[in-house]
Amino acid sequence: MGGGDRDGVRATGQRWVWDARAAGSRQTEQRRSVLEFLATVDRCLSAQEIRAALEDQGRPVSLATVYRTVARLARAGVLDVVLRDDGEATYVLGSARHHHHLVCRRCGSVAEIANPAVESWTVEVARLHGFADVDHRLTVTGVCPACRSVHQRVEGAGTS
Amino acid sequence: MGGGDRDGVRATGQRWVWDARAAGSRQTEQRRSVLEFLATVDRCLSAQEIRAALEDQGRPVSLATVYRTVARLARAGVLDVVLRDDGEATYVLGSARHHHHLVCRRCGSVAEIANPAVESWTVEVARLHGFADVDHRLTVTGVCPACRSVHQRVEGAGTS
DNA sequence: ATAGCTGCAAAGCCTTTGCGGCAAG
DNA sequence: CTTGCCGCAAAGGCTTTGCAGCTAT
Repeated sequence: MGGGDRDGVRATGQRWVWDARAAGSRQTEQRRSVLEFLATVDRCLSAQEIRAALEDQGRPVSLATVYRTVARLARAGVLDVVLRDDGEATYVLGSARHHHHLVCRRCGSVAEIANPAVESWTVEVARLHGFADVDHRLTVTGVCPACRSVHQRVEGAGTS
Repeated sequence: MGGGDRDGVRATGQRWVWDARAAGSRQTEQRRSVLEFLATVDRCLSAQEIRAALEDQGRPVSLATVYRTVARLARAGVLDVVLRDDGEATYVLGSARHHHHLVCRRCGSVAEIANPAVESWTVEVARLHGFADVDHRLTVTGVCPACRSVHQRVEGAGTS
C-alpha cells in the first residue's frame, strides 16, 4: 500500500518526479518548492517549520498549501510522517516503507535505520496475536552528537 | 527519568497505590475513578473516551481533570502514552518502561509486547550514531481477531 | 477553456490554563 | 484551617476546509 505513483508523484530510486500526466495533478511552483526544499534537509520538520524555511528562501507558500502538499506526498509514499512526542506531525523524505527512524530530540535530525530482524519479528508477533493488516513504526529518540557538543539547553530538557 | 514514586503514585509490582502522604497529593473520588477504570481496560483510550466511559458508569469526571490525572499518572510512570496515527494521545496502564505495543487499529485494544533484542539494538544503533539519552518507542498496528470477525467497517478502513 | 491549485480566513479538534469554590487532610 | 483539586469556560496550537480567483495544461 501507499507504494508510489499516486497523486502524480513517483519515486524512482533516489529521484522524485512529479508526473504531470497523472490524473489531474499539476506541477506548480509551490509543490516544487516544498519537494525541493525537503530534498535538501535531513531533519523532520513540521508544516509550520517548512513554511517558515521556504519564506526565508524567498519562496513563500501558504500554510494550507504546505499541509495539502505534504499530505499528498505522504499518501504517495514519497515522504514519511513522524509524530513528535507532543503529537505534532513532522515530515521527512523517506522510503515510507521502513518506518524506522533515529530522531534527535533537540534539533530533529533524522536518520533512517533498518533491521530486518525487527521487521520480521513485528510481523510474527502480530500474527501470533491473530492480527491482520500489520504495520509498524519504530522511533528511537536521543540527543545527537552536534547538539551534545553545543550543550544547547532547551526548556525542560533535563528533568522537567 | 519518570521512574516511580512521584506525584503520589507508586507502582508496586502489579498493584498501584496512591500514596496520600506524598508531597501534597490528595486522594479524590475522581482520581480513583480514572485509575480504577483504566485498570479494567486493556485498550488505549483518549482522554475524551475515558471521560465518556466514566460518565456512562455514573462516575462523571470533567475533561480537564482527566487530562490532569493522566498527565500525573504518566509522569509517575504508572501509565503509558500511545500516540494514534492522527496524533491524538491515548493512555493505557503499563510499565512505561518498555514502549512496545501491539495496537488494534479498529478498537484500540493493546497488548504489550517485548523483545530484548530490539531493545538492545536500538541502544546500539543510537550509540553508533553518537546519540545520547536514548529512548525508543515501537508500535505495531493491525486489526485484531475480534474486529476481523466482526467485519466492522470503519470509514477509510480499506485502502485509503 | 477547463479543472485543479493557491491563499486567506474561519472553523474544528485536542489540550492546556486561569479562577472561584469545594474538600481532603 | 490550609492547601490542593475540581469544574467551567476561555484560550492556545495544530490541522482542515469553504470559497473566490488564478493558472497549468
